[in-house]
Amino acid sequence: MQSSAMLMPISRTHFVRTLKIFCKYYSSILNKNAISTMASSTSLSYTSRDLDPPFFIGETCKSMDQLKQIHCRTIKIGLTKQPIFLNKIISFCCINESGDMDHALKLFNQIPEPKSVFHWNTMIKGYSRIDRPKHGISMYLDMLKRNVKPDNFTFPFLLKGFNRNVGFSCGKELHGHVVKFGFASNAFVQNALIHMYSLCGQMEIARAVFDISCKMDVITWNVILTGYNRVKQYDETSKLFREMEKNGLIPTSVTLVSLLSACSKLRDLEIGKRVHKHIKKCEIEPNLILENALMDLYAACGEMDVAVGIFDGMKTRDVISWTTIVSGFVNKGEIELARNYFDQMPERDNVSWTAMIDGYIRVNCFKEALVLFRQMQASNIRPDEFTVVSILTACAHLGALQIGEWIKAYIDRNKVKNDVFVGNALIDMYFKCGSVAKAQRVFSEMPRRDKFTWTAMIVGLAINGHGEEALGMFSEMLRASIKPDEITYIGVLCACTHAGMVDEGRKCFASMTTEHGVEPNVAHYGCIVDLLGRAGHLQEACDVIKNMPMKPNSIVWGALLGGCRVHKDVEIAEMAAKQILELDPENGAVYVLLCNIYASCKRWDSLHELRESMMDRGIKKTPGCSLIEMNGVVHEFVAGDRSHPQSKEIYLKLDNMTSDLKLAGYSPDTSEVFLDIAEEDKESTLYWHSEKLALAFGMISSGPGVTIRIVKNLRMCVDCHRVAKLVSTLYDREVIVRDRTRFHHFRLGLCSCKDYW
DNA sequence: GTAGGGTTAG
Repeated sequence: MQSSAMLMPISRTHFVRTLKIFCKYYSSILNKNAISTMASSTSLSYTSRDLDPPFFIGETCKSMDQLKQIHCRTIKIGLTKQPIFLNKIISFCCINESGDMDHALKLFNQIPEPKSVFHWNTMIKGYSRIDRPKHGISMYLDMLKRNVKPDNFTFPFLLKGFNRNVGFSCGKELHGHVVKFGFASNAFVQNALIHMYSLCGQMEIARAVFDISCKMDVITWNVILTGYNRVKQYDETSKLFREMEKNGLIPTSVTLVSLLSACSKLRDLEIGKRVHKHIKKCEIEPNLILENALMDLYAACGEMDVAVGIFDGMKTRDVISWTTIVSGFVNKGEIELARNYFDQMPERDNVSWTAMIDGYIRVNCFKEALVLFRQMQASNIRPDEFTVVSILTACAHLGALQIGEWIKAYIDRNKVKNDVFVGNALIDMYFKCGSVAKAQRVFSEMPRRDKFTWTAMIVGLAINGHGEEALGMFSEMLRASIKPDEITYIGVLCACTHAGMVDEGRKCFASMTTEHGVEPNVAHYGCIVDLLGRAGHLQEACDVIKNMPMKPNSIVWGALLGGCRVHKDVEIAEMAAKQILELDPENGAVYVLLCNIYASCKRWDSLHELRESMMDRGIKKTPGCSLIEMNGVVHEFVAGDRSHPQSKEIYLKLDNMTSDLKLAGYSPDTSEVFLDIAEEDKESTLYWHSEKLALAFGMISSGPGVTIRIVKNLRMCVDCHRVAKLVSTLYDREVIVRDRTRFHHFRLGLCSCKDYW
């Protein structure tokens, strides 16, 4: 035991009162002299503050330090010989929040055999408290070995510490012991069993235990309701609640919280409002958790006025109350209001930070999301699996591979729960940063895969130019008995499109209904029109549109227009553009595409007319914009941009590069420039394209041989594509450009898209 | 002498 001088002081009153309690209960074993000796022999410093009326060590002691001081004194006067005193100390170590289980075990081992089941139970409870279920189990086995029989307390203590890792097999075996020792009809034990099974995700077995229980206990119902909430079967929660009412049980506030939580997830405002009325009518004391749950219901259903009303009326608020309001506004896309509340929060935890980061992602403000993430780290709040999924999503959109890699390392280093969501987000991030091999590696290491995992692989491989492998993945997915859904088929059709596999695409489109019962929706028709159009089967694409069972939307017509651009078909293009503008008159991209087509077909009159009508209507081209990440910072360029601090060097580099390329035989491709200007000016327009600026910046900011990765918001133009190919061979640099629809991996003068995009 | 089961936010 440490010397008392090293320990935190306890008050004299505190110490004496603790001893007096013992005196009161065990006066026969203590003499008054011993007490006064103990009291006066203490050399500790005292404080004069009042303490709560103490009853036992467990309630008077505030910490292990205080406990050790008392223990130290009692050793001096020989009190520890009394088993009752030892029990108290062990109980404290096991039950108290600051209790020390190593210390408890040392004292436990000092108790002479045979130890009572009470002692064993206390130790088991302690191990559950500190989340060491395995220690609890070995305690229990040890107890059986010494022929001590468990009682009705043993199993609830033991089971409480169980989690998914200790597993379901162990829980099932223990269930056998429960039956064998005759506690199967004990309500406490039943509740603990239901809880354990639902923690392991075994709701069917949990339900079986529930069904044979006497169902007289509200808590049994509460356990099963939370179980269904945990596995996200919210409709079952709602159903069981109605059954509970039928059985005449009075819900507690815990029941109502569970029900409200389910209503919130189901967006069931009607039942939710009934609960709210019930709370008011029955004058149920609105505790903090219940108010938070009510607020969440209204926030989830978009009724922010009501949610804020509850928030304003709350006597006390915790971090959850604030976060609920923040995420309520996030859900409505009201990012500024969300941020306003976020900034006012008295404290923020990882959930609040993640909610706000997620808010920026939902409104496509990915850079803002990363900025907030840096602030979160600066505040020493640890990211968890939700946070990393959000940040990886932002990285995927921005093509920020370095930050993404950093997150991957963080996950491995800090043992962030690497669940299927995290795996899927990593796969998506790697693919959208053009890192095919790394995405495949994450996939191969995933212990569990869901249909999102497979879909991410199919789409990822497809956009990176590995169409055949993408279809291979699809077959593998079917072999693994994962049922494809409509999203999977979008991926499959997209794979066929990028690889130009027209026959495969037609077959897949036909088999989705016949073999997997997935009815094609308008998006699938968009894919098949894209597939046919790009491959030059424009008439067939038109026929598909004519015969589709629903009204084609602007995306379907847009796909046809895209095909017309590749194959320079002015007639069909004009028809498609007309259809789009009827559906979506403000669609600037359509004008631009049609301009491109007129320019490349040299239809100058039509081009001129279209340009005029664009100006009249005030329609502007979406400015091209390229992102490049350098040392964890994302740089953004728009065409003709001179705002970058290294702008001078960038343009100088671009000059040099262009000279080099011209020597190597490059001539600018101005065919798609539709501005009514002189030929030299067309060249300089091309020359300012944002991806060229980003490319030049990449060249001057990274060492030789380093891969340059660029993300572009629009489709790459023919000229930039040509330049990137030449750069990749002339300077021996791999260049990866992600455009609006796919990747271009430039290596040794060739592109992975095989010039098909 | 003594210890047991349930709840909210991303």
